[in-house]
Amino acid sequence: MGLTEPDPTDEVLRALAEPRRRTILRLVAHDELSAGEIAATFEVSRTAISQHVTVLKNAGLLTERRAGTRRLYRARPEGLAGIRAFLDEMWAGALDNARRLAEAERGLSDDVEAERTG
Amino acid sequence: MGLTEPDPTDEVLRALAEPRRRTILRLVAHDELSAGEIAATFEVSRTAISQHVTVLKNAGLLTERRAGTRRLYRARPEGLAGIRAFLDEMWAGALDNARRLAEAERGLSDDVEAERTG
DNA sequence: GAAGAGTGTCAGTGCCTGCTAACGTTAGCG
DNA sequence: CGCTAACGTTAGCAGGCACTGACACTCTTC
Repeated sequence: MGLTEPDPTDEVLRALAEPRRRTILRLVAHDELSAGEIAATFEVSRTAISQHVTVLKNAGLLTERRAGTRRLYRARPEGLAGIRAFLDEMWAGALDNARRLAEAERGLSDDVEAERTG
Repeated sequence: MGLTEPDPTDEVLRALAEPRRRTILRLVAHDELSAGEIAATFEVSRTAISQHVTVLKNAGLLTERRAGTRRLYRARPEGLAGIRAFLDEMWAGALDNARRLAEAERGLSDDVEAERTG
């Protein structure tokens, strides 16, 4: 059990950091496509695309379905839930920060006013 | 101007792909901190943290404010807007895909049988 | 079972990236 | 001006990642 526990959020974000992988995700979000159809979209070799697909699959962003000799891939929206939570947390934190700034400004204007009226 | 136009979404996602950078973002989302305070949180050198901060700043995820010799950093929630749009697009596409699947399931018996009996 | 189509996997290579150490820069103090 | 504090910046190095080419695997068809 000495395996380094992989952070799901980290794996998803690293998977999304690659432009080609995002393109693949867009492709299979709209339609279910085979590995060959996906690879035909790009100029790089099918090997590279296969590796990208593997990364996306390991990140939980893709679902594989075998049909004959072909393998069909489809986007998996649940895989993005963690990222969404992260973004919401960040946004809430930043808003909280903005609120603090607003309060600080109010307290600051008091001081300023004390100076001005004093 | 032969500069390669940098895709904002790509830059932001690559910035978020680093665990330490996400930690930094969490820190400055809750409080405004100086470079030294941020660096003190980590075990690595301040140089590394400074570089991470530069990446976050270039991605538009951070705001710098100079106060004396110190530089205070704060999260910038607007920088995440692009990512949110991307996620929403992905999610909508995947839901559209799910709808197609539901429709397909209704009239699908042929394909399923071909697959199962194959 | 042999052949062919459709894909995944492995080894190797070049680039990119995160890290450290040394140096340069700016602001405050005497 | 000389000195210190708080940073950013640069050069150099080690590890990781994306890519290619060759090989292996799995179904289908004959």
